[in-house]
Amino acid sequence: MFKVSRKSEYALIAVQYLAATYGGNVVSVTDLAGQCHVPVDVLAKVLQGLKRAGIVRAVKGAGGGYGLARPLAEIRFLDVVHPFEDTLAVVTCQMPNTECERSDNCSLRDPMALLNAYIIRQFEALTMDMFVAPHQWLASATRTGTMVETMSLGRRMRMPA
Amino acid sequence: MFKVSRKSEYALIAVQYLAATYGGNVVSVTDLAGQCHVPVDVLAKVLQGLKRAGIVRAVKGAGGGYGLARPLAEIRFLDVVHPFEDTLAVVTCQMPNTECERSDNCSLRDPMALLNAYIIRQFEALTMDMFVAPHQWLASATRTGTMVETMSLGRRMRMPA
DNA sequence: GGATATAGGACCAATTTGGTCCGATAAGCA
DNA sequence: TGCTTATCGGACCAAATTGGTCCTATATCC
Repeated sequence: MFKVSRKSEYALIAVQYLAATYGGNVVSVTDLAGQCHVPVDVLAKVLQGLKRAGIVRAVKGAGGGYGLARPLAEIRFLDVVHPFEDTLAVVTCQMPNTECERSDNCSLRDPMALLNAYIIRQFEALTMDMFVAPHQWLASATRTGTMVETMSLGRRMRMPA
Repeated sequence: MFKVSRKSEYALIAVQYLAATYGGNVVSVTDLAGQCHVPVDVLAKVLQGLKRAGIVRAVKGAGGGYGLARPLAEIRFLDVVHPFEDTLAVVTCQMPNTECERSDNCSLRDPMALLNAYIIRQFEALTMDMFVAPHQWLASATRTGTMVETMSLGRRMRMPA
């Protein structure tokens, strides 16, 4: 189901490993690939994508490499993933320029759009710094209960077995 | 990105179209396929899956067909989609029986699990009856603000351009 | 027994995906 | 000025996934 592309995963890993390099020295793709256990050529493409997205900075030439363009706390999950996903739609009817045979009176389209926007909003709210010490914010999140109450619309569900 | 499989989409559509048949008569696959504009053979498979999941009931023989096994309000979004998705993991490292080279001290794994569980929880909270009159619960949801406040952990983000 | 349906396996074509390779460009350094 | 180290980015390929078709068995009604 609905898995993020592998390049996106690599991007997440790379950003994580690059965390130390914000403001400091840069790391070459070869070195980084060794640390991350990610194929070099693929990682190269991924980093190019991240650079175009303004998430990492690149230094060409000898002694060059990649480094974070800003601190982890200012990098959103969505930003990291976005360059490598061709669509942000959970269902086809939410993709741009898409018409289906039921498009006129389709009762699915609107709630789908809502669900879609909702998930994206999640991806925006999640920043990469939450990934370094997950246990802390996990604790705070479950304590405050912000994670549980969502689309349920305030009414409890009666569910069958 | 991370789209639901087409069979899942068909399942959502089918359930929606079958809404009238709960407790009432059943509809043959051929008829339903005509209404939904979905290829017959595919819809047949989809309905079989939904039947195994206990969402629809099947009546064999002449005059038979499919009908909802319970009212829309008791059918969760997740239930409809689940039979057609081979994994519920957003990233590979969340799939069962998966080991990666960084599995020992991977700082991504835990928050990923969290994000994963979170999305699934969304899919559980969303029931199919919300799809019939989306504007109503959309209004109530946005009014109460339950949809906006989520993983943000209570602190506001300082975002770059 | 014949007609109408579901049940479900086998199979195929097409797209998507993950990955490799190779040349171009740019920067540092002797 | 060359040589080396890097990013840049297009072209290309093989494998897996996907969306879809077909064919046969089984159950039920008339």
